[in-house]
Amino acid sequence: MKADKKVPAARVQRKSARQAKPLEVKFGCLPDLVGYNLRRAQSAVFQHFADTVSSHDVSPGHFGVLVFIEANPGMSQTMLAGALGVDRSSIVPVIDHLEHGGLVTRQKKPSDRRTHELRLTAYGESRLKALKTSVLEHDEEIARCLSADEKRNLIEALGKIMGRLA
Amino acid sequence: MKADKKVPAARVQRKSARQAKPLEVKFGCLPDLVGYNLRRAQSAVFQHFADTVSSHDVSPGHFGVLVFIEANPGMSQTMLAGALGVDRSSIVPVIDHLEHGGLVTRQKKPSDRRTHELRLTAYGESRLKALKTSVLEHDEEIARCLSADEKRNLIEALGKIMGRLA
DNA sequence: AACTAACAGTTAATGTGTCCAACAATTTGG
DNA sequence: CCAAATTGTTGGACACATTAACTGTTAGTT
Repeated sequence: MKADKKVPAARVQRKSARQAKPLEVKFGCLPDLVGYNLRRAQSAVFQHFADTVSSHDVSPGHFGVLVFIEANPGMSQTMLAGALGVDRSSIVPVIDHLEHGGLVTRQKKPSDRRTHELRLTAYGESRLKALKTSVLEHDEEIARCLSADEKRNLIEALGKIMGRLA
Repeated sequence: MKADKKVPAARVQRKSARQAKPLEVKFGCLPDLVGYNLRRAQSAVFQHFADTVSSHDVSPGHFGVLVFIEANPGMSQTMLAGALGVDRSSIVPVIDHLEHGGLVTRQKKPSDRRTHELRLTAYGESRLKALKTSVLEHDEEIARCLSADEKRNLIEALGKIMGRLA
């Protein structure tokens, strides 16, 4: 088994961040850069996720993994890593955590005993269902200031960018 | 002083990431979420920055700090932290690094000897100028698949999101 | 069949970024 | 004039991602 990791609670990033008054700060060329705005927006969204969804011990990454496993039952860890664009080894502790929490099972594939088939448990499925509601609400909340068109365009533009660099 | 940190080269994130073939993976509800797309796009852009700009020992964060200091000469570290939305203590090693590299100076403010006034050195200014060229090129590159309108709308939408959550 | 190469998962070490709590020096306010 | 607040700093903790190496397992070659 593994040492317990003391339930990390998916804390992600703190909100308080002792900081000075906004004051009048000039931002130079930063606001014109796609990368800068992307970084700030992502950080803010991350933050909002942590403040709303993460109460149930789930990080954005965990959520993504759960959705992937649900959508691709029996997928291997390497496949999962590929889908997420991270290294194989980064997946291990994540699955450890989810398995430990009773949401996911690792199961040796009979036809190839090297690979582990990942599946949601019944508990994992019901958990994910509730989680989806929460995440969806969070996601609608962060995009509340956008019209349906703007939101669609935003997702499309982001898709183009990452498709281009993939 | 500080231990040298052995020139971290702002490496950020590796590109190789041993991963399986893309295969046919279903993405579930993920592609419909603003948060997910934001995360992936940001990661891709980060990656591109690392591959192109970071050759000169500068991370996106470092660049942002330099621009802020240039745009607000004499600003304090706490102010900088506030502008960046991070904790005061997170700024210290960044300034350490930049100061050590001869780009930035810390200077005790005469009227309040608690605070450090941050300024670019002459070298820092010329360095930043070159850096800006590189970053601008990088930023245009990642948005090359977007029309001018799309790019503007993207930045605007991101601004709305982070403004809303600020 | 035996050997080698490739592959899945895991571990350990390392780097980086972030936070929080606590501290010294300094300023401010009652 | 002393208590409270503020600035920068340090140290400890944790999340997250990478690389390199190691163990099984499978597949391909001779």
